[in-house]
Amino acid sequence: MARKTKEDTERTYHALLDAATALFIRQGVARTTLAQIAAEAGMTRGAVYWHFDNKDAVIQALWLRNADWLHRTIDELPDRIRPSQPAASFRVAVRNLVRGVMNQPELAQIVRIVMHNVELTDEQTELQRFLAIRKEGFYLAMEKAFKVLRKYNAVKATGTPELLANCLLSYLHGLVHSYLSPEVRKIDLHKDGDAALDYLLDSLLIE
Amino acid sequence: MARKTKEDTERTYHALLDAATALFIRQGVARTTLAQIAAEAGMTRGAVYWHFDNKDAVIQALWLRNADWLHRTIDELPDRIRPSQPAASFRVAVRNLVRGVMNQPELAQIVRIVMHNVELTDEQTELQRFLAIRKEGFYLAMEKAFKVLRKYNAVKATGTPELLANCLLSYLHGLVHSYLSPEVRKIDLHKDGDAALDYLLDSLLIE
DNA sequence: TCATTTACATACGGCCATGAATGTATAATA
DNA sequence: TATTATACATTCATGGCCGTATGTAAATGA
Repeated sequence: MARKTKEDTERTYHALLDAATALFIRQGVARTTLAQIAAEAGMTRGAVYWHFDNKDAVIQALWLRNADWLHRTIDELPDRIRPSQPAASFRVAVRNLVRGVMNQPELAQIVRIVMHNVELTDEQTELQRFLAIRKEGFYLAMEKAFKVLRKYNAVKATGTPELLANCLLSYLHGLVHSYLSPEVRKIDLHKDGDAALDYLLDSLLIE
Repeated sequence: MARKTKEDTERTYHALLDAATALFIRQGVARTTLAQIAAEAGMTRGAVYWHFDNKDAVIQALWLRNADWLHRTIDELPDRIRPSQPAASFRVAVRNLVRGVMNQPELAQIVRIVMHNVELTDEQTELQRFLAIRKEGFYLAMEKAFKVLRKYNAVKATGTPELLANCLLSYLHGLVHSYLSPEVRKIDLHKDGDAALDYLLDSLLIE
């Protein structure tokens, strides 16, 4: 095959990731073959194996390509808390977090794939370890946020920052999981996202 | 092979399901083969194919065998609301729901498998349709519960019963998802379950 | 007691996915 | 401009898993 220019190569790389995304969402990870990914992108398996080691590496690459904003935004969460209005500013930051997932289709897709199409098992695969490390960052940032909030006396609820972080992250997980699910009965976060978040945050925060 | 007595057959049936459960949790559904399930139960693939059509049918059978209590308990949720103390009685019922998942290992295992090891895709498989139908029952029961609560003026939050049901179910999903996950950073519902539930219920209910 | 059904074990065929090996035309590079 | 590295396509070998077909011994039922 003819060698491509660097830009062509990059186009191929992204086309493969886009093709994988569509197939993963349509028919799942397990039922998607590398040949299908290649074909969907107008390539052959040779291209896939050139850019990625295996199927899990495709998912890793997808996360690295599309989830950057999510990591940055969650990491910045503690810094977004204003001493003047800690609870209100944190509430806004959390809302923005959810809105970001809704309004950035590529982010929403990889989040959906990781939530709905990657198995969690006792014997961890390399992909699971990769994702677990990233998720650990979410917990740490959220825990730190609640420590900051408590410092500003903005926390109404009793309970350690670790527990509060766990609860809020679980709620966020559940809401986004439902919103991104292919099922009929799911939350419309566009309409009800803010109200849904307030239900929990009202109990956790003061003001 | 020698024919077994009816009791032996039933033992084999359950042994296969138990073996499948262990393997699904250990190494995931996709990476588990029917031969492995058979071997784990001390059988061969012949036994598996005698009792089940395929791998997805094993999961269906697991749900039917172990999730009965869950369905009954959620279906009864609206009836557990006492007119005298609607909010408090509902709170107790939800707590019992979570406790049931924690204290019944077989139930916890199938819930974990369905949450962590069954893919959700746009093109639904028969298993997905099977599970979607059951989940629909959860939504209906929870929605009805909030309608009853509202009738008794026990709902503090604005929002339709459908939204409130969605929020509570999302929260429950998130909490149980975390609790049953193999990850390091997870909620200990034994210790913090009641408090975690109260965080949301305090905003939703009066009293 | 005998025919039949049951509950598997075993054997078979076939396909398909994987991963590596190889081929190759063309950018990049010196 | 000659060389080399690149970006794939193609081919190959292998294995593994599935579904089915067949074998079979014992339990069941009449």
